[in-house]
Amino acid sequence: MTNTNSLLKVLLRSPDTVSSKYQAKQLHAQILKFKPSSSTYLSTLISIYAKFNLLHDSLLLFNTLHSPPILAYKSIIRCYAAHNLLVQSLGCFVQMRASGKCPDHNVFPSVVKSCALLSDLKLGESVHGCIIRLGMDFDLYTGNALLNMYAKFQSLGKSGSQGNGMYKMFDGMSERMFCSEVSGELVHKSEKRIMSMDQNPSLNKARSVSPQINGSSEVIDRFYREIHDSYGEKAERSTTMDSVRKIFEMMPRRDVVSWNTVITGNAQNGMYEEALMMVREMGNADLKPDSFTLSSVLPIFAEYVNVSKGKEIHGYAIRNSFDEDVFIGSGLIDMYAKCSRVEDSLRVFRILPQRDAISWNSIVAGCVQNSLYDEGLRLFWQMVKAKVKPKQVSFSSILPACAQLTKLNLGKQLHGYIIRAGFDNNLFISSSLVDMYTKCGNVKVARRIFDKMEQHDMVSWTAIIMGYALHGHARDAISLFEQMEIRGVRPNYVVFMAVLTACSHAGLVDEAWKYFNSMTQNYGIAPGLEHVTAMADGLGRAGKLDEAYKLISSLDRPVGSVWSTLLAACRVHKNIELAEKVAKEIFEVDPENVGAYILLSNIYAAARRWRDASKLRLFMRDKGIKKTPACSWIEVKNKMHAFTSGDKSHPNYDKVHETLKVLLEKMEQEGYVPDTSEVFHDVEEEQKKQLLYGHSERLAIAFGIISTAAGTTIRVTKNIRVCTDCHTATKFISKIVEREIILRDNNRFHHFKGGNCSCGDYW
DNA sequence: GTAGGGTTAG
Repeated sequence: MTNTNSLLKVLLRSPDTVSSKYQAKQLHAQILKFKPSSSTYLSTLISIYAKFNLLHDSLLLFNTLHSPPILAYKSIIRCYAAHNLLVQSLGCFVQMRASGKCPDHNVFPSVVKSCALLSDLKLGESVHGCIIRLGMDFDLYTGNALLNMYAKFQSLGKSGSQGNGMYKMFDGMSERMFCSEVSGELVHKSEKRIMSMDQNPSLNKARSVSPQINGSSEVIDRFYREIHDSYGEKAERSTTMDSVRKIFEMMPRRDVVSWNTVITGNAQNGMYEEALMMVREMGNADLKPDSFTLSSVLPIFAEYVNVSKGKEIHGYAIRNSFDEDVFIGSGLIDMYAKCSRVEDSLRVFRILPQRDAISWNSIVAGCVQNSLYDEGLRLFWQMVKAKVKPKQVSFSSILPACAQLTKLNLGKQLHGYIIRAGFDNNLFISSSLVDMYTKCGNVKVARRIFDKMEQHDMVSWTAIIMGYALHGHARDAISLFEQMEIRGVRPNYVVFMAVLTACSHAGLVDEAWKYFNSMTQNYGIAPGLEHVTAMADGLGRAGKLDEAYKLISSLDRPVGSVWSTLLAACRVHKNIELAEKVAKEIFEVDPENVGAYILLSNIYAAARRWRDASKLRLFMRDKGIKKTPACSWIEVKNKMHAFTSGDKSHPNYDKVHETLKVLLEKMEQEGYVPDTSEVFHDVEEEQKKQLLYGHSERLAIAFGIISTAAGTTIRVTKNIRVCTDCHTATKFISKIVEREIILRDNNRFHHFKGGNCSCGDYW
């Protein structure tokens, strides 16, 4: 019995030797047997339970103590925080203060962290006050926690009751003097804020833990008013990062964590140069950047699109064996992707020894951002297969891939998952859904999602306005744009592209000019290439070719793509003279512009100038300039079927061919006359018809007709603009087969129904 | 006590 008793003492004197939950329980039994009333023993046991994160056991024991010693409180506070029960953790801290116990330095890091995680600036400042009064601000760990807290508040855009951190509050004022003002009171005034839980509804929950705690909110309010009145003016001029800097400078000792915390704070608040300067300064302080430093710095080079600096970091990481770190891995993947070096992202991803949800998301997002949609989708499924649960970000990364590839079925499946997971109130995801549904041809559903959203930001407005624009619903787009202005949302660069696109697709030239001018006049946004392109497009379609020419010429350095818009208009309005002039401009800045060669040769062909057309073709062949092959695709039963013009490789080709033959007969009965004017080849009429007949969009539509149930909508996507004859043909087809056919080309949507197209033949 | 991934764009 004596032996057991002394063993007990040894164990309790060196609690670190207790190495398992089982041993802790054994120890518990021994205490109950020999020293049931020793609060010292019991609180040591609580600390052991807390060390193993056994919150329940610690609490049961804690509640048996009448006056828990400080060690018991500290253990519970830390254990709550470890379980992310921040309010409870803070509640326990309040209870400890109320019981008159003086906290020691190792409680504060977790208390400060809880304030940071709760984004409760007022509470954090109060805790800071308490720390200063107790002289704990010289503790390294506490100081680091404070740095982190204020840096987080800064990135949340929080400015406190004083407009800045606690140090500012004490700035220029003798700390001692301030404390003596409140001497004689049991606790410092600012601490009363912590004790008064009336103002913080989340803290009221903590009452269940500490029911005996109460405080007067009136006193606290007065306290804050006083502080605010005397320091408010100064406060407005400074930021929370100033407090971070100040704390940092006042720390008697700084370690890598201190440096990293401030560097990260600067990096996340857009103060890139300060962050980079501090990395250099770190060396002077004899501290080497570690994996934390690097992963805070990598996003800066991603933002700066500076791949050579990013590579330097990569090299440093390899030399110091940080390259296998998951954080560095995802940072590198993201950096390379943002620098358009997605191949390097993939390489980094492939050799990562460990992958977590974020590494997966980084690579998926990286692929999608660099237009590798299929690869992005493949990796997304691989991630799911690897049993990594998709998070909210995963969906906002992958939905644009569905949108681009017109994968409506997949998009719907993901939408279902999003709803089940309760992610549908996420602003990023909702905007992606709006975009995905419009790009897959379903504006109505997109609008329903948009209307259901609790709040709209610039991106969601842009997504829906652009959606209407692409479907030719200019009036809806404009009305939404006006609603947005009324709601006080300031239009930006992108949304003007959307509204100008809407006007141009519907031929609303006057409205287009109105918005174009209002950009500079009302919002101070200089029109960019994209806006001029949209304007020129609208003017060109409306036949105002000279006006468009003048507008483009007014640009400093018009690029090929702006001129191409006008060249397309020249084709529609059969203006060869201007077309040649425009083409010359294009070839001067962009001699390899494939689209321009094709357009010009089509223009020559339409004018039956075969010699000029073939001269261009020969020139292209000599130069090795290849035409982008036309391709159309359709999703049937979750599978994509792609067709190129004249393509006979599809397993159902015979049936497709047969269907087209039957359709052609019916179409001709209805009055369809093939428009062969744009077939550039100098061949016989009959052969031209054959060429038209094999156009990729027709193959895809025919396949849609035979492989889907009668009456269902057919959705086809084409990589380049739909040709004039196919447009006419599809109108006939929609009437004959009594189907709605939605054709998306690289420019806009066409909804064919009952022999008509939503674009009103204006495109 | 410190770190990484997201939406709109002819």
